[in-house]
Amino acid sequence: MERLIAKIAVSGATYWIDKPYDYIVPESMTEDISVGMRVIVPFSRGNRPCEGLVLALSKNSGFEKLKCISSLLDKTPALSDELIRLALWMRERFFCTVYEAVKAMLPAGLWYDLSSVCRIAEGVSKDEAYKAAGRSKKQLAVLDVLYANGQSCDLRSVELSFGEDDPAPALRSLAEKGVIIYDPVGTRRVKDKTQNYLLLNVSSEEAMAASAAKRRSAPSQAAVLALLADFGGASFQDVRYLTGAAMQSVKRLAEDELIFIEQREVFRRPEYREGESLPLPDLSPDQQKAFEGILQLYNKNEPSASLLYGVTGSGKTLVYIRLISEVLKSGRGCILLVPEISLTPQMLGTFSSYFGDEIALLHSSLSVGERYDEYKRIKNGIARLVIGTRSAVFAPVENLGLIIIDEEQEDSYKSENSPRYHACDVAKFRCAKNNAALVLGSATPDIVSRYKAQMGTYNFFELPQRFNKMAMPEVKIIDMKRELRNENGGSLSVFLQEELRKNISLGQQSILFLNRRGTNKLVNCPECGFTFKCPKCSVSLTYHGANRRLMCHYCGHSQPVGELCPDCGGTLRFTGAGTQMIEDELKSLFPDTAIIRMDTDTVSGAGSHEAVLSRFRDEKIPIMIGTQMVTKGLDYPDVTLVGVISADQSLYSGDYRASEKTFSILTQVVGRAGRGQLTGRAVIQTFTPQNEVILQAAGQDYDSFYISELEMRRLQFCPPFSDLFSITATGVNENLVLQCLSSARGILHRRLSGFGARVLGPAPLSVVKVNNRFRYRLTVYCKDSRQLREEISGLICYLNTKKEFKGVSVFGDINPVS
DNA sequence: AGCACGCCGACT
DNA sequence: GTCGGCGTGCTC
Repeated sequence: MERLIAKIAVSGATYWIDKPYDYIVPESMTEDISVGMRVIVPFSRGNRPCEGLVLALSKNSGFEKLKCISSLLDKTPALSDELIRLALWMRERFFCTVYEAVKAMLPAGLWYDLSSVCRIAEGVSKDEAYKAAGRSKKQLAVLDVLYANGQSCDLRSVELSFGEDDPAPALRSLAEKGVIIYDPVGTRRVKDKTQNYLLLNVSSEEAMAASAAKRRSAPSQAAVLALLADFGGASFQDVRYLTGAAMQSVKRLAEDELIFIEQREVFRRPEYREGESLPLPDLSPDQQKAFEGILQLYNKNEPSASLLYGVTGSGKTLVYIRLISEVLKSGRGCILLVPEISLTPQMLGTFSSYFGDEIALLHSSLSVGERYDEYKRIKNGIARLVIGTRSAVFAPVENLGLIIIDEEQEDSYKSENSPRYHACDVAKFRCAKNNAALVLGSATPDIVSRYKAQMGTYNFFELPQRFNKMAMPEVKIIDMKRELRNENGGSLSVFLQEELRKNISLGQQSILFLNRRGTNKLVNCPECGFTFKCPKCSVSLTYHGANRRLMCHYCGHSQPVGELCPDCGGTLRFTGAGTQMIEDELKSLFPDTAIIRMDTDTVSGAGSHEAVLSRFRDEKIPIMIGTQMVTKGLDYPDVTLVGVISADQSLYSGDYRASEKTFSILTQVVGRAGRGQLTGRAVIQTFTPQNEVILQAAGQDYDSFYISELEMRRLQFCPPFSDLFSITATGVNENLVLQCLSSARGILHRRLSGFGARVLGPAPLSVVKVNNRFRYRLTVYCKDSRQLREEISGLICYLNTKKEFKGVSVFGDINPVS
């Protein structure tokens, strides 16, 4: 009994039943199937079609009754052995299912939409079919739809034709009687793009001769031939562009066997400014030292991790460029990760001028097609340098030699939904498997990374000086409490106003930074205090000018809004975004000065971010005001003044990383001032001028911030002295959610007694209700270990399956952000 | 989580 | 018979 068994990770499996499932490989597939391919399998009692990934092939199974694989989705493996192992590891590490990990690794263009086509079974006549349906109205209706569509129809259309009614029972009983058959099908969202490529079928001389002969009778054909005689081959698109020839002329030439037409795969490339190609940059002594140190580690051909600490403006990028160049030269591939916000065309231009077509870009603002094609260029080995955001860490780079994570302290490297991975952890795994070097770059390293460097887990390299020895900006801290006492109730202190005035008259540029994330407009009633709350979530609705509606960011709820308060009839007040309010203040102070605003209001959609920045630069607009976006990727020499409207860190309260985030962002903002010839100035406004973090950031003093913050972490038993695990429960029934977590707490206390763990909570999430579901979480403070993760995993599975807590779903996370 | 299964009562 | 509703239990 020789049968081939496939071990398969199934998409339909939830976390607590996720394991390799055994399926029989049908005879017809044994030749084609291999590990890493995706398949469709029937899953669960209903045999509903599910995607699966072949993890292994084997001759035996511990199970008796096995189902068969329905069909193969891939012709070649979608994932390499390395990435399959990574997916398995991710399940264990990030409390996700293997298939969730698989999905995160593949570009959306490679995902399949599963559906079923049902058809009348072979050899069943119309009469027999209707006879079998008997008097059941639904079954008859199903048959009507099928025969109306030529005996087969996709399931969705059947459902659609049933309207409110559910055709499932009728379909099931017809299938049971053998009248109809389901075929699962997978359809890809994006197709491979090809174009017609024209090639000469004769020698150039013959083509020229034929061209001359046709000059009178068929000028288009003659032009095409002449063109091809010159170039040998060209795409139809180019040919049409250059000669104006239509497809008809081309087809005629093909019929005459003068040329032949080939389908060639083409890649949809994202557009970015191509820099002219440049020789490799020279390095400063510090940069050279870091470069050589990391290169030496790389050359050992064993896994290594390095922290590259370089103050803002110290030129980490140049070190990256030299490293990448060396790694590519040695025949291996690289991945460069950047935070979501900093992938500007400007930066891409820099890299493309050194590496040109070797670059593949993976970024969320690419179209699905572009992303998919960049992915293919990586997989084919055409592109060996991947530049991208978080998920680019999964790029199928062959013979990976180097992963660089720029601004490694950024939160955007941690995924907020399942799989809740951190790009850094994934990068470490991949480097270990590939004997590759990992480089974490930062001007304000994560405390944990810096600590690892101190303890020798990471190698440490430092770029202590700004490039070209630019001076650090002069920083002035303004006490906003005093401003209030002096009856200045506005957002701008007298000092900052003066500095702005100075800059305007000198013709220099200024940036104002508002440290706030929500930049949304709110609506309230000034008379009765009424505010609009989302009916399903515990948040206020925000006003969107584009559609003149109130919207909820969490659940998508939207409703129209009038001029008057629905409660008391008073006139509603539309409070502008924070940046807009400051813009208004500035306008009244400097009525003749142009101001540009950068926030979610003014930058939406691809390219607009860059458009705002280039307007600021090219038109030399005196003042720019913005949120976090202004802190990244700005390198404009004429900016000499930076103002922080409010540096207070209460914005991140409740998070043990509040200080770290505040320090990092302030340091970056201050570092933006004076990157040209002129010395910069920075003004930091705060209600807590004695705050140590603000003082340290003002002084660009990372080292003392690190020392004091590390001490704080030690006292609070926070990373790096422990790890945090969250167990989050959500459900419509608030009480049940809380009961579930207090039960969880009891279990943790019992099971983790030997671990030295502390358990906090249940505590509500910052937005406690979303989509009518209440959300609470426990936080476990404990050093990470395999056993601990197993305990937590076991608990999550237990809680999700316990009948008592039906309707509550529970998930886990390791070192969550906020 | 889905989703079938089994059991019930109600309807034509 | 057929259909809808609800509680239970399994997923190779």
